[in-house]
Amino acid sequence: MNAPALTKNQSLVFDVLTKSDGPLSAYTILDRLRDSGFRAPLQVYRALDKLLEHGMVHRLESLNAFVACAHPQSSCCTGHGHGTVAFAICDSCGQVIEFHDHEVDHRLGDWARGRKFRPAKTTIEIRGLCEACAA
Amino acid sequence: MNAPALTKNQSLVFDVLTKSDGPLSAYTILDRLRDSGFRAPLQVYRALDKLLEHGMVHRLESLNAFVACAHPQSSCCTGHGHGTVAFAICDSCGQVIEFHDHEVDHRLGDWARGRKFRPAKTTIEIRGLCEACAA
DNA sequence: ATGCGGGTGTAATGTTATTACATCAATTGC
DNA sequence: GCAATTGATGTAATAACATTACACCCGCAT
Repeated sequence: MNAPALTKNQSLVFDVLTKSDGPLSAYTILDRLRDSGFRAPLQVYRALDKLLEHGMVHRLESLNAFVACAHPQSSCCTGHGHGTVAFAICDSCGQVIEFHDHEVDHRLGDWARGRKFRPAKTTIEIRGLCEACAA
Repeated sequence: MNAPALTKNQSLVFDVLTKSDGPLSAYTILDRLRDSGFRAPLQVYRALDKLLEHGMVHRLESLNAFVACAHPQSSCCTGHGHGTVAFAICDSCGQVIEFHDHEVDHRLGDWARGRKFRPAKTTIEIRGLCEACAA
């Protein structure tokens, strides 16, 4: 899944996320794009759906918010097998660290195989305090 | 954290969740408790907050819904260290399988230590198809 | 009896996400 | 050329999920 051409709305939404230093809610994105002509939530959600499909954006379930993928160039997001990304989210400063752990991925895969469960999408989110905020 | 005495509202909410065969949204719980005198969402959310604190109920972030803990008796939920529970959620039939994997837990703990990130709550949810539905 | 903490009841509001319907643009096949 | 199809868009309305604010009540320790 290589980077596809983005439509105008998709580009606008992706740019806002890329330029943000933290996760944004759909409605925050909407507000930031009012000047670019956005009027309704659906415009944001539609763009986000496509960006999520392409692996360019992640949804943080525990926050109901979205971030640009931190590893955009590589095979990370949708590439050769190691598809699951994990997040550490600082409850104090809002910083999000995206990472991947083969071992965890493999382990959960094993569990699924053992149960004959067919995974479609896996969410891993650690809420807590980052080094700076925990001090 | 042993089972504390529940208040009336907490018991009502817990009973509804226990009797349900799948996750329930807060508003579904509210509807089921109308006859018991519930009138407002807050009554449900307040009870859920306490039940979550006590580890008797889990929140499924990717579903905005709640389930009774599947391992109520044991040390599972809040006991000696292995605090993180994972869920496999069937997108077809809605069934939820709650499980724990020491390896995954340990691995994420290591990652956090390496980054000096202090975890407060970890969410692991696998969305997909259960054996019956995948067939 | 007074003050305090925790639980409760109610209303209003805030936040997140979807449905429904109309339009527009690019592509395909005839 | 021109329908038919497909995918993106615009707009309005509504649904679904969650919180804030305020008042009251009760048990209990001072």
